[in-house]
Amino acid sequence: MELPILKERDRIIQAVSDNPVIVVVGETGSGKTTQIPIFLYEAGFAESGVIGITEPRRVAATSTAKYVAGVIGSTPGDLVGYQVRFDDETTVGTALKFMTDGILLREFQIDSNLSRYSVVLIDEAHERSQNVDFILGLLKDLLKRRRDLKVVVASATIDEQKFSNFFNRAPVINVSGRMFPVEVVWGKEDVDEEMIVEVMADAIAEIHRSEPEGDILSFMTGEDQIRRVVESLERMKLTDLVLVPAHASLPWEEQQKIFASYPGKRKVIVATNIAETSITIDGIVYVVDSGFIKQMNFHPESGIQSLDVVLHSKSGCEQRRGRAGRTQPGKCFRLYAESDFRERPQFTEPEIKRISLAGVVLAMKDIGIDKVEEFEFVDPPSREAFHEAHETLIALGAIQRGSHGLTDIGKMMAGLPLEPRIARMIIEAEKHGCTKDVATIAAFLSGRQVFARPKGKEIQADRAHVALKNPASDALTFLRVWDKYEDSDFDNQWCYDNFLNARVLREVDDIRYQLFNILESYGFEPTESSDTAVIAKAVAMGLAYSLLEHRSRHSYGGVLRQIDDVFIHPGSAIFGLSNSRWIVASEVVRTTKTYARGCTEVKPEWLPDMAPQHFKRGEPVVARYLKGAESAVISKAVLDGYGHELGSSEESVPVAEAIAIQKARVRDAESKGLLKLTFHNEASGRYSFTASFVAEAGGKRYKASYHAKVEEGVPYYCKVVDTYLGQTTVEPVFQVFAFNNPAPSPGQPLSSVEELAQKRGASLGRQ
DNA sequence: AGGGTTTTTT
Repeated sequence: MELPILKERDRIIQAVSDNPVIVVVGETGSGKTTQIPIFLYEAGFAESGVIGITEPRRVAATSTAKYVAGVIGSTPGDLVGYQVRFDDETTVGTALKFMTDGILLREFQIDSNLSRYSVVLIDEAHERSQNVDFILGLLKDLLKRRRDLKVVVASATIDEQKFSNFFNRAPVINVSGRMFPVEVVWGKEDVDEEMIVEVMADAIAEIHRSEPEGDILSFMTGEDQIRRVVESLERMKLTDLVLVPAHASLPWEEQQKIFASYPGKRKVIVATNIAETSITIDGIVYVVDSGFIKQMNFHPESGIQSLDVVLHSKSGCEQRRGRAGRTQPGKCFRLYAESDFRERPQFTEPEIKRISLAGVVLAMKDIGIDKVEEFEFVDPPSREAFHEAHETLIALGAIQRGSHGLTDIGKMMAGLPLEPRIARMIIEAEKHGCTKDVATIAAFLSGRQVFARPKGKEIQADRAHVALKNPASDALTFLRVWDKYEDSDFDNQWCYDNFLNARVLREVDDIRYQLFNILESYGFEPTESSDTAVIAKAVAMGLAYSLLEHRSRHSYGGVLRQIDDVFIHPGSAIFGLSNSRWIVASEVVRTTKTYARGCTEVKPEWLPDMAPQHFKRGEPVVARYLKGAESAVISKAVLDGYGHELGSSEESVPVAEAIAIQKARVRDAESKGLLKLTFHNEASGRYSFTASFVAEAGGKRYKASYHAKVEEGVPYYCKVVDTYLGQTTVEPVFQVFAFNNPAPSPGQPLSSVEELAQKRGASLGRQ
């Protein structure tokens, strides 16, 4: 059977020649992904530049590139190339470039005119990923500057009119697919979330008993529901049935079972939405749709995310239905009533409206778009979302309040393929000599879940994990896991024995090296620190906006944002172990409760740097000095908004500096009329085991307060707390140190990250 | 106190 799209060849070429933008609509199987690039190449569109094709997933980009290379008679990397993260198979001669949409976004950051390209094709635009929506907005803006650029938006038959209208009523070309009919069977009544597991299991059993052969694909919301459906079906002891769960956190071997064929048996795949878009399973004849989906949402007012079970949209349910009928006519059993379906929203809310915009706004500003609220999106995010993005970027120091452009820190952050908060940690790490450590942590934080807890082996897994966990920090835990992984010589068996996901660790390795390379281009030295507190502080600086303070029992609340009743996630290394008053979290996600994940304890002395509007450092005071030493220890109190002391930080300074600090304090004490007193110990009459410290000055006698700690023969500045029956009680305020070794060398200024930022800014000069 | 849909990035 000839691909239906071949009949449309001339129309498509003509439309692209005549219009800046066209929308091509066709179901999977229409061949649009592979054929349109070939048409455009054959029609000569590669003569004036590269034809770029974006895909939402790496496998799609690489496999279509390989297929098209074969058709054209090229090898991948030559005329037809592809680029995905960690894998660039393109050359100067590449005319057709397949890539993930993330790569095209990065190219916008390097050259906002996309000058190399003559045509850009955005595939799977209907998925409405964050990247696609951002790219479509950028392309609309770019078309004002580049009249010669051609844009093709390829989508399933979902919201083609929306795309067409967005690009000034661009022509829409429909390409029929090669779908077989899929009959819909409606449920009798609506089923709630509680009952859906039993209803699903019963429906699958019934199909198995009464329908002709053919595999079944069932859509549920998550791992737990999938497990319960599988268990329920196992209890029914049906014959000739193979049950295969399908979700992302499954180990690789388990995932392979999804694609295996089981001759003589009926395969039943119970899946999350992974089977709706990411993986395609051949030979599905029956789809059973619960009608529910788990969806991540973002709440800009609080900065928390929520993972919600919601009714799936009409277009999403249609997508599920389409998973049957790819090889023969199929049936789709919907476990909800037709009347319920009609009331559902037409489309799933695009991702750009359900995430923090901080990363998108950072990228926009890096590209040179200052008035971000005026940027044209297909579906514009809310004002609150833009406000949250701004506040987050201000808190991170990427932009300054009241100004449009990026700071030097912001420019460096934009160059790192990380979320803004995670990128900020690395900039902080540069100041404290731990870039390698924090880049490693960043790689873990930006990857998937490393700690595996296979079902039935939870206890063994937890036991293995305990040995790796740092009770104060998930970030430091990651560092420990990395060290041990290196010690094992990157051994898969070691990962398996310790219940760690080896694929994730290999990806962490790749991300690490990518980050190291970028940092090298910034002129950052690769540094490591043995001081875990320094590393943890860099992490905390990036996450400062999500600072949480202990409120009651196990719950925490936001300091800088309105968040209440946050609990440490049971999977966190600090769960059940921390009694820290402050913590930071890499994520706050509401599921059954609001959970903080990726937690690190915060020391009070970090607070003034993390949230200067809420916490201050007191004046420095001399805390300790050893006679003859070249340096002294000074301490600064950490104060909250009411001036209450929350803790203190200490640092070592040259004696000359300590002398200056003490002199200033003495001047202040004298101006306030404090008394300078030297005490001696006097055993008190009847109770010889208690001691009291007394001092005489100006013919008067003073007694140190009962709890005061004083040393004999050392002068203290004191304040009067009580006078009773002629006896004056005083409270020592500070000790006066006798410095006998004025040091000659003044303090050395610390290396400044701003200097390095300027260096990078200079070498970044945009063309 | 007790547990997360999915994808992607110079």
